[in-house]
Amino acid sequence: MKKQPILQISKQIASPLNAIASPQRIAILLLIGKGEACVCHLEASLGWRQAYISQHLMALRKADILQDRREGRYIFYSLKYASILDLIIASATLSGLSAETVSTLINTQVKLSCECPQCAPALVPAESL
Amino acid sequence: MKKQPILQISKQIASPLNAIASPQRIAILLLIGKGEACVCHLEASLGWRQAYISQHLMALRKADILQDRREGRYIFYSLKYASILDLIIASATLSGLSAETVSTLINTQVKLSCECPQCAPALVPAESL
DNA sequence: TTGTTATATTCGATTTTTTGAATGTATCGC
DNA sequence: GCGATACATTCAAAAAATCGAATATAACAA
Repeated sequence: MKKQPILQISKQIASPLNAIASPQRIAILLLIGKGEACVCHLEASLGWRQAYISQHLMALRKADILQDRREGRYIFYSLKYASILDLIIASATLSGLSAETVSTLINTQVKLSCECPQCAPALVPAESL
Repeated sequence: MKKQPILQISKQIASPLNAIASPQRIAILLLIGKGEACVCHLEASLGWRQAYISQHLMALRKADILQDRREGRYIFYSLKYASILDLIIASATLSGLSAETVSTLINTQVKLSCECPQCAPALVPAESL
């Protein structure tokens, strides 16, 4: 067991935090929550350009925070480890938000197919458009 | 209760993470751990320039992560909330480190006066230098 | 095969963060 | 008061992250 310099270990510890510590990526992670989301769902929910979202997804995938699953033309993203949400909740609490406030922001729908207008327009009543 | 845009809340959630998510600042936080440390102790332990350390301490203070206490010429820093260590441990676990490995890195000395060569040279046997 | 949709990737420009150098301030001892 | 020590702050250059535009790929449908 070799003794590593503290800075090197700290760098390793920091790497998941670095990937998560961005408002945009936290918004994405909250939307995915305990369930799954395809890119078009994120696009519809967040109102950002698709390429922009993909860039953040790529960063989170590289950091081993997200995993993806292809289903036809859609790719569904989900958190690789549930503890990631705990980490976000911990930071939210430090920032002064109540645990309940954060809870309401976290998607809890598990394994439902995407409900965004593009993926499942039938689920949206036509008159609501 | 006004509904805030998700990105704005995410920004707030991200802010403690942003302050912590740096190898240098994680090294500092681990050194402080459950105890206290003065700047010169950090200086001696990390081998960095004093001004550089102060800059990181300032960032952590502004982010409400650290608190300071003056004692004569020395200023002792400590974590403002114990949960900050849990957050670091969570990220360490995500990065593949075992909880034990991280535990050995965290200072657990509570409220001891600083033991760095400058603050308390008498505590260090002369022959060990 | 061709077109369309869903998503990924590359490339630069802009903005932000990091980090070193220099300097400022507070406390102590004399 | 003066000098020394412990720490903080400012500033600017270098490094890195952000984000938009353009382009690429993969799957499906016709």
